[in-house]
Amino acid sequence: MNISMAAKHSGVPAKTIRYYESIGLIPPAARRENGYRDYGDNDVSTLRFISRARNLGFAIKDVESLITLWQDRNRASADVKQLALNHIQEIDHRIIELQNVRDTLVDLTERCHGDDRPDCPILQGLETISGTSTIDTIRTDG
Amino acid sequence: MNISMAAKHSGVPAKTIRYYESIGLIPPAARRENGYRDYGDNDVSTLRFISRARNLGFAIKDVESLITLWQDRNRASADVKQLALNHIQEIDHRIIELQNVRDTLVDLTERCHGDDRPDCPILQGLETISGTSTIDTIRTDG
DNA sequence: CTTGACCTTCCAGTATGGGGAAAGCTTATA
DNA sequence: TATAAGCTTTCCCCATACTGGAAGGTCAAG
Repeated sequence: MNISMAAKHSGVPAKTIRYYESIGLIPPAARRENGYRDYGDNDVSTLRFISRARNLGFAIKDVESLITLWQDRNRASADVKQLALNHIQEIDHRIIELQNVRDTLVDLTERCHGDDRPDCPILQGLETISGTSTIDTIRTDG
Repeated sequence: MNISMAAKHSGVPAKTIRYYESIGLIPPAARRENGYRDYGDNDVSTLRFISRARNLGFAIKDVESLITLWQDRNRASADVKQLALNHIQEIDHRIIELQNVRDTLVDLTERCHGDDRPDCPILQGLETISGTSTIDTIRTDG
C-alpha cells in the first residue's frame, strides 16, 4: 500500500513515517517500480506499535529498544519491565516538578487582586522567588 | 561588569544571555571599547526576573509579555493575572495527561512478572492500547 | 613573552517533527 | 489525447530553548 494508506491505518502521518525511516527507527521501506514506498501489514503494525509507545511518552531511543524487544521472541520480560519502570519514574519526577510550579503560581495569583490597579504580587514574586529546581523537562515545549 | 559576572549574579549562563540578546528578549548590551558587553545592575535584575519566570515554566513569549508588564508602572494587575492563570491551566493539562500515562504504565507493569520468560503484558499492551490523547506536551523533552 | 582566562562571532547540534517548494507519477474526466 | 487533480519523491527551512565548540581577539599575571 501507499504511504498515505499506511499513515491512515497506523495513525502515523506520512511525513512522520518518512522521518522515522530517515533516522533509522524503521528500516527503509520497499519501493515499487515508480519509486513509491510500499508498505505491508507488518509495517503498519510496527508503526502502530511506535505510535502507542510515543503516546505513552517513550522517547524515540526507548521505542527503538521496545521494538527490538517486541520482535525478539526470546526476550526477557524483565528487560521490558525495567524500561517501563524507568519511564514511570521520569514521569513521577515531572509531575512533582509541575505540581511545585503550580503551587507557586496558584499562591501568587490568589494574592493578586487582578483588577486595573498596578499592584501585583505575581511580578513581585518573580523579582524575589528563590527558584531551586531547574525544571528543564517542562519548559522546552510550547 | 563583564558577561560572566552578569551570569554569576543573575543565574543565567553567559551563553544564554547572548542568546536572549540575539532573539531580542533583552536589548543589545552596552559595549566597552574592546567590544566586550557591559552590564549594570538593572540588566542583572532583568535577567534574574527572566530566570525566575522561566523556572516557573513560562515560555519565552510569555516572559516577553511579563517583562513589558513588569516595566510598565501603569499596568493592570488583571493582565498579569490572566497570563498566570492561563499558564496554570496549561500545567494542569500536562499533569492530567502525565497521570493518565502513568496509570496506564503502572497497570501494565504490575501485570508483567518481569522475569526471564518472554511473556510480557507491556508489549501486548503496546499492540492494542487505544491511545486517544496526543500528549505533545510531554514527549518533546529528553 | 608566555600562559591562561576571559571575550567575540559564527556554525552545528539537540528532539521531534511540521510546512512548503519543485518535480515526477497516476488517475479521472472532458 | 489533453489536462487537471491528487498522489509521490527529495530537499531544505522552521519551531523551542538553548548548549557546545571552533577560530580568533583581549587582558592580567608571572
